[in-house]
Amino acid sequence: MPNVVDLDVVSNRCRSCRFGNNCALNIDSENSPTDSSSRMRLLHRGEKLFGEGSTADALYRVRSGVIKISVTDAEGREQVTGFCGPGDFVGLDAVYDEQYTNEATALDTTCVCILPKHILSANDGDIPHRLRQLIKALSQHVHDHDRLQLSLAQDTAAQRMANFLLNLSAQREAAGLDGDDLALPMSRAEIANYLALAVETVSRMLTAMQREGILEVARSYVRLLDREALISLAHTQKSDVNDAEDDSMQMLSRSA
Amino acid sequence: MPNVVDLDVVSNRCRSCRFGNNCALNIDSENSPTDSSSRMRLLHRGEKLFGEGSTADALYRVRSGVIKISVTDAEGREQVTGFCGPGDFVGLDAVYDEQYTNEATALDTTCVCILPKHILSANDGDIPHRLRQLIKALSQHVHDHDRLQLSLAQDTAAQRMANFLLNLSAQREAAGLDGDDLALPMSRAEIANYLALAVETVSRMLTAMQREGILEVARSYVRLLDREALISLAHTQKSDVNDAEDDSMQMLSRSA
DNA sequence: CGGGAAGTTGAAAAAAATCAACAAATGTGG
DNA sequence: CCACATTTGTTGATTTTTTTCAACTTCCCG
Repeated sequence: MPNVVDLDVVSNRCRSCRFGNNCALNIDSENSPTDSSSRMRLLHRGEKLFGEGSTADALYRVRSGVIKISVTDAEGREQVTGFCGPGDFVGLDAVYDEQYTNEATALDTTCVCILPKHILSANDGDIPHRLRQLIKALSQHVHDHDRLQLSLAQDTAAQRMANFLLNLSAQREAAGLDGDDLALPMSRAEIANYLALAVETVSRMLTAMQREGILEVARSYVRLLDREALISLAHTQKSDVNDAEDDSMQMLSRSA
Repeated sequence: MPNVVDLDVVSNRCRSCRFGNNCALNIDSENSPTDSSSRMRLLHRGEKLFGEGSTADALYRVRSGVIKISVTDAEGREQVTGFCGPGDFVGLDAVYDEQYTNEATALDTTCVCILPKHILSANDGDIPHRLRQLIKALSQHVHDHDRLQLSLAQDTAAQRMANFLLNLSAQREAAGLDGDDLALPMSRAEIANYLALAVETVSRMLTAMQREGILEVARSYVRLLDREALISLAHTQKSDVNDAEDDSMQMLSRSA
């Protein structure tokens, strides 16, 4: 749960805000609408502040109530990544690509202050290009982390391992290298820690995948032999009842 | 694992960089040192790029090699939060308070480009105060998320639940409310999803804590009766062999 | 009221952790 | 350069936490 930082609401009614009057984003002094409606929004239980993919033209700060933040993956799995209460910012990660990559839903009657993005700088030119890139990268990082949280929370050991390898592979390809040849410069213990698994489990998963002919493991080196199988493994949901031809993949898939 | 975004290195040798010459942070055109040593750093296996708490005056981008990012909690538990390869930024979250809240270690021979913070804006005044606050909030958010990852990866169900309640409590106190009276506006399913547990487990943990006299649960309302016990529960490590007087807390603590 | 969702509780199952022993690799010093 | 020691990784057996399944209760909301 995000902490409260020393920013404050940007409403004309900052004076009445429980967070005090020392709002760094206070725009009382500027030429802005005087009605509070354009500065605040009241949400009722279940109402969405914004949904995945909707255009992000503002940031929000919770004044009262609670907002649930969640992401949904391609398979439709939902992951709650945070509960934002009074003082917390919502939509920070949206700076990334002008679109929200997550969803914000009010859990009870909630009042949020609206911070239109354009007020962050008087005019666009005020933000140095580099800084803009930095914010984008930070925002992207938050987004990536949310996806990781979903994977760690809902994937099986085999899925996590598969995803890990596929990510490494994608990264290598992005760098213009052969995505089927992976170096694993980190120890098994580090992989295990990262994936929230025991060292032994990581070892077993690699062995099992090798047994299945999906990859060739040699200590700190892995060669992908069957990318399709690995991808399919990564998508094999917990609930997928296996009607596999052979039951040789007992270890890799949760079965019935 | 963070993706590659369309920023690029800021070295005088950008021309030789595999990421191409379209570096948004390219400062070749500016008055800057001509030696590449001040723009890059070579790390050997095991060498730290920076450690927790060290002053953050730069960002880095990995050119080659792999950097492990990890955080350590008060109990000394380490959590690997990412492996950064070519193209990934390192130290983004440090903008938060001028200090790195995590540790970056080279996993093999690694070359990083150095982006001194001061080059992000020609002069400090270029960054609007509000924008600065925004970056700080984003950065804080990343930091909080890393801590959450550690808790989810290493804490037991009981610990996660205890931490969850303590965080809610702290948040209420930060808002000037009574920290012992907690409203739980979210459903059990949402709590379970957030904590990466099954609904039934959440229910059982709450029941168990109530049985122990730690709290009083009433559907969407919880009252903390014994904060100390809750804190102690949150810190009871998996490995802590319980020499508890009574073994009434079987469910709450992993025991021997 | 009544019906459906949300929450609780118990029993059984399963994924993954832990324990334990071994094998392979790395690195050190003779 | 080889033996030895230490670390790292693998494999199997067992245990444990947590999940899953199932039944039941309570609470809302129409």
